[in-house]
Amino acid sequence: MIQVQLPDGTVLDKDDHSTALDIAAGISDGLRRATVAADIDGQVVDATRPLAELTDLRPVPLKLLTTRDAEAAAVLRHSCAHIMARAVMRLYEGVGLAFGPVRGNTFYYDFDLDTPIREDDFPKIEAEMKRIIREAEPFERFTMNRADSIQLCQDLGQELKVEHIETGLADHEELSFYRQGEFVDLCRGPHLPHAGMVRAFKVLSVAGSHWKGDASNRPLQRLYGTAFFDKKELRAWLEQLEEAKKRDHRVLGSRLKLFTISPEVGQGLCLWLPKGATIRATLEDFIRDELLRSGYTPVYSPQIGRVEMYETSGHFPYYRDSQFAPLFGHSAGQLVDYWIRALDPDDADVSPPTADQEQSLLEAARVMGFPADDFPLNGSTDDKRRRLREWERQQERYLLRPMNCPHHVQMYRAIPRSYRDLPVRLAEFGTVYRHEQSGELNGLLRVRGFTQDDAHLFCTPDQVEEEFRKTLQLVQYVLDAVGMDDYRVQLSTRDPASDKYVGSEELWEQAESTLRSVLSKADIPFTEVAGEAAFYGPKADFMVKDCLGREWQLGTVQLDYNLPERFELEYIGPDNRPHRPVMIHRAPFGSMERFVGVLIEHFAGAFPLWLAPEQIRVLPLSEKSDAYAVDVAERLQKHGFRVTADLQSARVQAKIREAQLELIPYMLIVGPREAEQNAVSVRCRIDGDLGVMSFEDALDRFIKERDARTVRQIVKSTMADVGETTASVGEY
RNA sequence: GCUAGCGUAGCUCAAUUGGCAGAGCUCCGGUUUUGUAAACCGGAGGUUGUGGGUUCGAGUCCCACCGCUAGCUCCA
Repeated sequence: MIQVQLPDGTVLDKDDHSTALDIAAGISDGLRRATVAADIDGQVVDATRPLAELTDLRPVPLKLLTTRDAEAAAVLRHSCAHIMARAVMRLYEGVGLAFGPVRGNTFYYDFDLDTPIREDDFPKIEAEMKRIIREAEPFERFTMNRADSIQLCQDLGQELKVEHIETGLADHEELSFYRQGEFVDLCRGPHLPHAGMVRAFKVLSVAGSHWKGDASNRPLQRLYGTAFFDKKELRAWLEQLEEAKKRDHRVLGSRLKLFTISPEVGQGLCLWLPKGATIRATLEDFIRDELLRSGYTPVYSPQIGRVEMYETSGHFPYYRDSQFAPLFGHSAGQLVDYWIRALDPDDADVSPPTADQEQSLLEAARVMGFPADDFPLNGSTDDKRRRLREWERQQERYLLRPMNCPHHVQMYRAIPRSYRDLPVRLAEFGTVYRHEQSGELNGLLRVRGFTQDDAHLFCTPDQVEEEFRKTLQLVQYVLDAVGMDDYRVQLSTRDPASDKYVGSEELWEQAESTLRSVLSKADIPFTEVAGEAAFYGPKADFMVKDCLGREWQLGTVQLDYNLPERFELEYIGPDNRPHRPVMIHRAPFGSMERFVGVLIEHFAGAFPLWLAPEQIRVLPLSEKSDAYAVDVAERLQKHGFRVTADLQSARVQAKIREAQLELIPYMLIVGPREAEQNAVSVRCRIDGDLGVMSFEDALDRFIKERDARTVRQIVKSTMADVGETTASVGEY
């Protein structure tokens, strides 16, 4: 006999081989049918496995997971991924299985398959899945030792699974498989009792991916899908997705005339239209005030800087491909630069030129004015590179700046610094340019030219903690000012295995532990992610989600012991000796582009009064009241409001509708009655008609609301709660 | 950059197997003089992303390029 304890405290005596499903059946038949999996001491497991083999705890702490539990939905989706894979294997020849995990409300399965799967193929895949679901076969778990597992996967022709057992699962003695009819898959589980429990599903999209997420590995096809226990839930989720898309900043940005991106200007280069620019300027004014209060000093620096400086900082060598190519004062520069890269045996992106190609390169360079006469075309690669480098070094080479820090570093260096001057806080809305991959560009959220609300703090090691704490508070303060409370703090540290970071182990450890301790002391919950650090130092990133649930980094605070080292920065200490300062990089908004993009979605375009590009619109009832409307608008404008008067020859209903669709916070309807008493009829975008009040009362109300920066959201983002299920189901 | 999809008026979309490029909104002109989410009439607006090809004939089929979207990879 085995004792089982249910969440309500009831303890049951059961047969040794009893399963969760048996227990459910013992309570009621309805519960048996609804039972999807079991939770034993926090572990989600198959409902069909004997409880005795799942835990040593007695009595067994059992929680039945039914179709109502979030963890159960994850199990459902994972099983549905298996069903989809089974359908694909029935429809296509030679399908290699990779991974098929659950991601939020969706799941995917990666296939190694030569025939491209197209959207047109979804109906036939779904039809096959339906057939499998109708068959309602059970998911049967079995385990094998390593050798047998490898043999089985080989027999099944699943090479990727063999590779995974040999590499990723090297420390597993025993491996589990799930069988569903003819379909057998290496899988950790858990799964549904049987396929018939899938009541609603949909194949969503197909995309490319790579084996184990490495772009140098073989390309795979990733099929996305979703599943629910109930058709209504599926429909509701799809509708929610459609709703969420309506707050897309790209759609609202063009409907509300906030910004545009023209291919003729260039991909990823945004054009701020007057209304978007107003929002941005308001935010800039807001943060500028805060910075002055916090002891920052504004500075300005140019958009380009010499390549040599970026070589010192490390940007140029480390991030060459994501920068725009250097600008040369000399026409031959670009060509010579390419040639040098092509001769570099370590540069995998450019293959070495053939003799013919080199001849052509030399001819072209000569035409452009390169001194080619005594060029050692038949000499060694080293000779050629030396010669080209020598020439290149004499040229003026500039980089469109990818970051502001080197410029600010030069400002720090321009003046001898004493410990008494520190911390030095240099702030600039610095525009930077990065050559992001074309597939990465996304509206305002990922662009090639953007402006950071950047600042660099230079302080003594003693001041680091205090300064770091204050910058974190600043980020929280600005997010709070716009009511953005839906963020996550990520401590981005280096990946010790990677070579893309500069500086010594000790400096990194020092920086990372400082960060960790400040975050903990400030009581800010954070998740630590290795490998996400900047190349010069770790950072605390403030992450938010867009309307589709994708996460973006906004504010960031970065700790840097490396650039001061590389640029040999100094200050004179109390001991009259030179010391090395520590740098803090920080940007509370991150970039104006991304911040405004996220903000548009956050407010669904309905900006609070202090941010709205057009704050108030005066709507005369007819032309008879035009003069009074203009008068009201002018008086509001004198108090600093962004206000217009709608003098169209239209009915007031039409004017209201238009203002409402343009998400203007306040409408003032004025007719002869109002004109007579110097009054306005106030209509609020959110609350509707507020009735007639005197001009002064209305003005007072607007001033209070604006100056308090009151934030009211019409609708809360719905995508924020879509898709966070963390149950441990999925691939090994 | 990779995989898949998409590109018709400023916007949202239509155009049968390849057979005369169309509608609503916006915009412009006029009528209307209006009380809290759409008054009425008329007009303009296009080398169907660009370039090539197949065809008697291409928005529709093929190729290349440009751009957009989702995902992947990347992200200082």
